[in-house]
Parts: sequence; C-alpha cells; structure tokens
Amino acid sequence: MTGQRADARRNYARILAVAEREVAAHGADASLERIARIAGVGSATVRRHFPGRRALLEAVFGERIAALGARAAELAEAADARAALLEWLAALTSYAASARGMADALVQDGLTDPEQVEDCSAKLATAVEPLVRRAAAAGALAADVTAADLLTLVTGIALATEHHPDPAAEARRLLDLVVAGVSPAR
Amino acid sequence: MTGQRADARRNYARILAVAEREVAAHGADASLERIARIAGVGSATVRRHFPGRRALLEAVFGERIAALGARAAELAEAADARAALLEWLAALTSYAASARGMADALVQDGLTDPEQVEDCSAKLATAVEPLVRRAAAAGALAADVTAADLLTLVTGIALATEHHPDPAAEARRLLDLVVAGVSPAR
DNA sequence: TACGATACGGAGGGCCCCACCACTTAGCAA
DNA sequence: TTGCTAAGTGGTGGGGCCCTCCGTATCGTA
Repeated sequence: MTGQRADARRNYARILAVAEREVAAHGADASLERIARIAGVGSATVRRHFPGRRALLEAVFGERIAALGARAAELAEAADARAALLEWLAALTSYAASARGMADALVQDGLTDPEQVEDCSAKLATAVEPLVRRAAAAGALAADVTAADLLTLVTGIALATEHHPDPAAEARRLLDLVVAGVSPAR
Repeated sequence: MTGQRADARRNYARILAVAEREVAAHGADASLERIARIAGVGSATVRRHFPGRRALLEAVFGERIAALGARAAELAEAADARAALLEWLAALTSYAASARGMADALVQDGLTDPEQVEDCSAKLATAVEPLVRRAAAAGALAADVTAADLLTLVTGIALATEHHPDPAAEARRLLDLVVAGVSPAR
C-alpha cells in the first residue's frame, strides 16, 4: 500500500467511493465501466486496482466486514453465549439484507481456494467461529451446526429476500423462524 | 397455442429443448443469443416466443413445477400432515438445488404483479398452501409461518448452496437444520 | 394457385467486459 | 534543479450480449 504512488492511491480512493455508491444502487452487478466513467478514470484503471468484480466487492464491503468482526470479538465475552451468537447473526442478517450485493459477494467467493485470506466469507467465518464454539459448548446449539452453515443460511436469506418490498424486515423475520425452528414443539 | 403456425410451434419446441440444456449448463444467465444460435434460429425468434429471460425460465421449469404441484396434491391426503409437508419441502429443495437457475427464476419473480398467474413461485405457493394449512391445524407448524416463508427459505438455501461442491447434499443438510431449528432445545 | 396474415432472421445500436499499448507523470538521484 | 525511469494512466479495438426494427419468406386458406 505504502509503495504506491500518490496518484494511484488517490484514484483507488475515488474509485472505491464511487463503487460504494454504485453497488448500493445497482447491486453486485454494477457496471465497472460506469464506475470508471463517474470516477473520471479510464476503465483500465479500475481493473488495475480491482482485478475482477470480486475484488471490488470485497473492497467495498471490507470495512463493514471488519466491523462485524469487531462486534463478534466484543460479543465473545458476553455472559449469555446463545444470546451473543443470535445477536451477531441478527446484525449480519440486517446488514446483508440491506447492503445490496453483499450476499452475492459472499456466495460467490465460496469457490475460491482456501489460500485466499481476503475472502469475505472466510473472514466472517473466522469471526463467528468462537461464538459458535461457545454456544455449542453451552448446549445452546446443535452439535453439528458449523459456522459455515450459519453463514450460508444468512446469505441465503439475504439473497432470497433481496427482491421483497422490505428486505431487511423480511430477512429478520426469516432469521427468527430459522432460529426458533419451524416446528413449535420445543 | 393451436392458432400458431406449424413452423412457429416447431421453433418453440426446438428453442425450449436447447434452452433446457443451456440453462442446466450455465444457470439462469445462459445466453439467449447462444440458445438461438444452437437452435438454428435468429435471436429475434427466441425473444418472440419468450419475451425476456423470465418467460424462458418459466417455460423451462414449467413441467417440473407442475410435477411438484401434483406431488403436493398427493401428499395433501397423507396421514401425517407434518411429515407430508416436510417431504414436499425436501422434494422442492432437492430439485431447486440441483436444477441450476431455478432458484434464480423463483427469486426473480417475486416482484411481478399478483395478476401474473404464470409466475413460478405463485404456482408453488398455491401448491403447498393446503399442506401448510393442514400442518398448522395439526399444531405441527408455528402459526405465523406462511407458505411464502417456506418457499423463500428453500429458495435462499438453494441460492446459497449453488456454488458448493455438492449443492444438493448441502441444501438438504441446511433444510434439516431449518426444520429442526438451530437450537437443540425441543 | 394466389393471397394475406403470420412468423422469420439479419442488421444495427447501445452497453459491457477485457486486453493491449503508447503516453504521461511521480518520485528519486545526481 | 534537472533528468531519468518505472509505475501508472486512459484510449482503443475486439468480442459478446441484449434489444428493436423491418424487409422477406413461409404457412394456411380461399
């Protein structure tokens, strides 16, 4: 990062700022060309800084992912392990459902090789992992439920509710269903 | 349908056959142009028969959706209301997870106006509706769970598992989780 | 057989992604 | 301050896709 030239850093920042707006407006398949146009740079410059759409999405959502990671770290010390996990899941759901394109970003990088540490879903998985373990240890979670399972479920909910009139509300509703279990027998 | 010219019907059938293969191979965003090329017709002909990608997907998945509807009708008379519903959900999940593009087709037509009877998800919703009602009446389902909720969940699962190594297995696993509820307390 | 309606498909415009390449400029060293 | 050089830039062209228009071929019928 520091090794970059000043203009490169400036362009990076500008492109990223525009990309955030565009992705918010048009979802994961925002036009890279359009982003370049708005940012006032050539399209080649965009793809130099972000080779491929994935890279751009990861950059766009990077901060928020980091914030979710921090939240997880906080919650790892909460008294109630189950409540902590559920709160984090709710936070993730809320964000994934409202931030257009994030769910796509998550689902797309499922393929990437495990080396890819920049991977969004890998970061999130690492973040929840402790919460999941603690909840499982406390007997508040079925033993065979993994962090990846939970992320996949939340991602799926976000994807499926994306076209609803009020995605966030609907996603929240479904998350509650999933958590409570469909069956009323408890 | 009968009012169509013979060549029109022939082309329709050819296009649909090619479309099935292409969608299976490339998912919901298969190239319409490519389909036209393979079918040996002009691209305009494809969009004459199927105005928009949605229409084509609905045609592609129409038969299968009908089959699921029939299965629902059978299960509506099963002895165990809860088991019947779960079995149908499993069937839907299995198909949605293995048939590339179907989940997209379902999620996309959430927007369409209620008039649109050709709507895939509407058809499925109508099909499960009785199963859901019966299960709810038997106390085997939380009262506020709707047919649409269940469809959305299954769709989400299918979407989120699409890029996994074994989508069908993973989807099935997640469906079980959802059904059982994440929490072990029962 | 001849005619009218119906269906066809090619051409062209717009947008997009991607790769290449000649030019500019920032930053360093003399 | 002045040059030098590598890093960075953006324009351009190729390929694809989606979509619309419109002249033409074909079907079904009188």
